[in-house]
Amino acid sequence: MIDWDDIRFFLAVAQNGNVTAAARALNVNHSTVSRRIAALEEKHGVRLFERIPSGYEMTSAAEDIYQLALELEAKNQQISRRLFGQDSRLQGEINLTMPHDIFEYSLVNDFADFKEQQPKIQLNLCVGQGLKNLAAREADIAIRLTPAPPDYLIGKKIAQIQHGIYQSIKLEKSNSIPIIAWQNETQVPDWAKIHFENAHIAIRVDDLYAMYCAVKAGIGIARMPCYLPDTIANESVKRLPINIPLSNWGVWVLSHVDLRHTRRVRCCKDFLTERLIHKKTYFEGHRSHY
Amino acid sequence: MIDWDDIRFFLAVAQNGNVTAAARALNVNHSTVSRRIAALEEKHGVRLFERIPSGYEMTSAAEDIYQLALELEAKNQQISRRLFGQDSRLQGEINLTMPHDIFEYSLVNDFADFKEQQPKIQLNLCVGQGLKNLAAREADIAIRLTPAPPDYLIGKKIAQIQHGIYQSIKLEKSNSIPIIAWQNETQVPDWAKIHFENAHIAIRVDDLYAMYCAVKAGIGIARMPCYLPDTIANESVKRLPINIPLSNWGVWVLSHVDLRHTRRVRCCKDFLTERLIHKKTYFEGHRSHY
DNA sequence: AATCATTCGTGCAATAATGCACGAGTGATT
DNA sequence: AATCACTCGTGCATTATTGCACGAATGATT
Repeated sequence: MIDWDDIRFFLAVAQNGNVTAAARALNVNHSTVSRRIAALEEKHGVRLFERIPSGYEMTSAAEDIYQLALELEAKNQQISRRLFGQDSRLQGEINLTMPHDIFEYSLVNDFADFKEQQPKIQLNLCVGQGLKNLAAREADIAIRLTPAPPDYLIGKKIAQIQHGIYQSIKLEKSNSIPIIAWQNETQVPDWAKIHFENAHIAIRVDDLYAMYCAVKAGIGIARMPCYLPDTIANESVKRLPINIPLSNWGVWVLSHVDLRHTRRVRCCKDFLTERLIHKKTYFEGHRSHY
Repeated sequence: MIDWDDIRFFLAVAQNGNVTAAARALNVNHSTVSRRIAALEEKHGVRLFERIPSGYEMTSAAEDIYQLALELEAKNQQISRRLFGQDSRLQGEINLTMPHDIFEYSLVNDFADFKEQQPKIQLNLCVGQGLKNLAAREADIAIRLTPAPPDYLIGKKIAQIQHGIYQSIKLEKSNSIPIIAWQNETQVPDWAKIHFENAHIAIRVDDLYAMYCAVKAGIGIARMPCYLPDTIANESVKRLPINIPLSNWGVWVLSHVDLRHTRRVRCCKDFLTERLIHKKTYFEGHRSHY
């Protein structure tokens, strides 16, 4: 019988296109990957990858089993979640993910409290770009800004997000208003067109806190969720008295259904939910300085 | 990430009920199984088995993932078959299964020929009781006596099986005819009731060759597929001139769909099919001695 | 009650897998 | 053409896993 774990190596190489990157993803040395793939091919008398100078390329035999390997991975993840779902200890690791600004400007101190309450729970925080896959256990609990989370994630909606248009007192008047936009906004966004006759994009950013900094530096005005500027509450950054309809995005504290009984996850999730509810007014834009 | 191979150990213990038997099934030492289960439990903080004096008993946590583990096993088997399906070498192992009497009294010499033709192909023959699971790769090619094989097995129907009623010349006349029956026949079988007024079960057997031996020894008469007594062609065992309708069972040479392109499997299967077709008249009862 | 056949856990030695460090090959850049 | 950055394979030392042999515990049989 084939070692079931071999398919994990196979998938990593197939998805990363080379042994080195696969090894990094698997957290092992590249030679281990190289040797296990070679052994797998040997054992089955099938060539799975063509060794090209730039890396490994799937053969037709590999293509043939690739889809199945993905299904296998999904099943393994499911089992992993279910097992974790049975863990009733108030100790061990929890992987958390959230937008970094929420951590840095809203929750840091709360985390200090939690650490004191539950010293045996090891929190791993991931605030990197991109959403973590909770089904793959890349994270156990997520704080997400989203209109509606997928079915397999459960949790509480803390608040509906209110946006505002913010500006620094440093910003000088001019006939064309400089806008701070998002990377994916190719032209002047709608909110600017509606409220300003003349507007142009001054800079594009890919991060909310970067946007805030740009506003504060007087580079331009921006539409931001109120919670960030209002929490920081820097006197030079003011919200303009322009009404923006309530967003349909909410702040959610989420985890996978399969983890609903995992005690430490429950504990941490409840804690986060409670603390965020205290900050509800910030998310709803009731703390703005005009 | 959990070692996917751990679930293989989990399943073996769950299905065998104790570490020792699981180890035998996995072809490893019992201490390996014991330690891997312990490590799996440790890693996930979940108790999977209760250690009772007679072995290991699944906890509710184990029950929870058992079904998923089975699905995982099925996926692994599927991948294993697909990989094997890509093997185009005329060397390596082939696992064969068939009723032992077919091997011993019909095909032995043909196997000698095959071995000569393909010395690099290693045949593993399994003639034990019970059907092997071709989906689980317990066997690659099967010769089966069956009315209709399942969809996922493909192959050729060699012949339709003809049965006859056989008797030894040694058997003495009496007013009640002694019948040799199968284990699962609780009362005198239909064929006997139809053709004989007075019949009783003299002995029950669970194997065709055993049935033949019983007939030869004069213990009674029996309904057997013609191929066995006719191939052996012992003068003391005669077929009675009683017509029995053609059975709807056939002789099939089968393998899993996924192995249809595996060269050595194809080669061996074709060989077996050809040789069995030569013996078609035996299966159809045209070689009987009355 | 004593023996026997099971089960399983554990220390120790043999075996297998892994990481590390190096060198070779390829392609892009200077 | 030379350098750099990136691939990968391989020998060797280290580490992890496994098998073996033993003893303890339980339950059945004598």
